[in-house]
Formats: sequence, C-alpha cells, structure tokens
Amino acid sequence: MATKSVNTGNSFFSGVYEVTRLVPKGRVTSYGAIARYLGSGRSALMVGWALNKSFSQTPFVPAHRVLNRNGLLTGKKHFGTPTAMQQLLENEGVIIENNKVVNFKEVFWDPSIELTDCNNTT
DNA sequence: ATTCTGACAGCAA
DNA sequence: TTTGCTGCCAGAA
Repeated sequence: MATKSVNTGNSFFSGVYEVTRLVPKGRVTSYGAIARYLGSGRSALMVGWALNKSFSQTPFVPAHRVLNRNGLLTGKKHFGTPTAMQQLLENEGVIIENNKVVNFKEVFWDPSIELTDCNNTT
C-alpha cells in the first residue's frame, strides 16, 4: 500500500523558502536554479508557486530575490505594488532597469553551485 | 474523480 | 535568430 510515499521529506516548498532565505543580500537567483537544487529540475513553476505562499511564511522570505532565468522581475505583480519588488532589489544594491536586472550575471546566485560542495552548517 | 492553471525552463521548428 | 509547444508538480474549481 503506501500508495503515497512520505513525500519528499519536507515539502519541496520548505526547501524553496530555505534556499531563498539563503540568498545573500544584493544577489538574485532563478526559479530553475532553486528547482534544480531541490532536485526537481524543470519544476520551476512550483518554485514560483511556493514563493506565492511565502507571503504567509515566517520569517519573511526574500522572494524579490528570485527572478526567472532572463533576470526579469516576473513576479513583481504579486508584491502588491508594481514597484515593490524592484524597490527591494535596488535597496539591496541590485540595479534594475526596465523590470530587468542589469548586471544579472554579476548578482546571480546559484544554490546548486554556492551551496554544493562545501556547505557546512557550523 | 477530472481538468486547468500557475511568479518557468528547455527543446524543436 | 525568434516563436511555440511540451514537460514538470502541486493546488484549486
């Protein structure tokens, strides 16, 4: 029986929240990067879906640091105000122009790279 | 129960 | 090069 397994430990969502919170200030990441880090690969859609719930999560999840692979602020529409996401990013030193990160490659933070290998928790 | 959508990404034409 | 479809997982109607 056990039709349903134990779910991937904690929901994939929790992983999204944790990784997103691990994104350093002034840095951004992409949905696909997080999805890949969680092992979902192409389930980037779920990452965005999880972030949608992040507004009710505590502590605050810097969802504004998560963009699509184009560096576009695709999710800004969910922040309440059309500029909230951009304001937050600029506030952290990220340069935004035309709803897009200018130096996206410079501020891009990939968990599957940054956290892979020497991730040591204390 | 089934069907569609959803803050995306990758591949084919 | 760009445009479009498919794939992915989970939740809501």
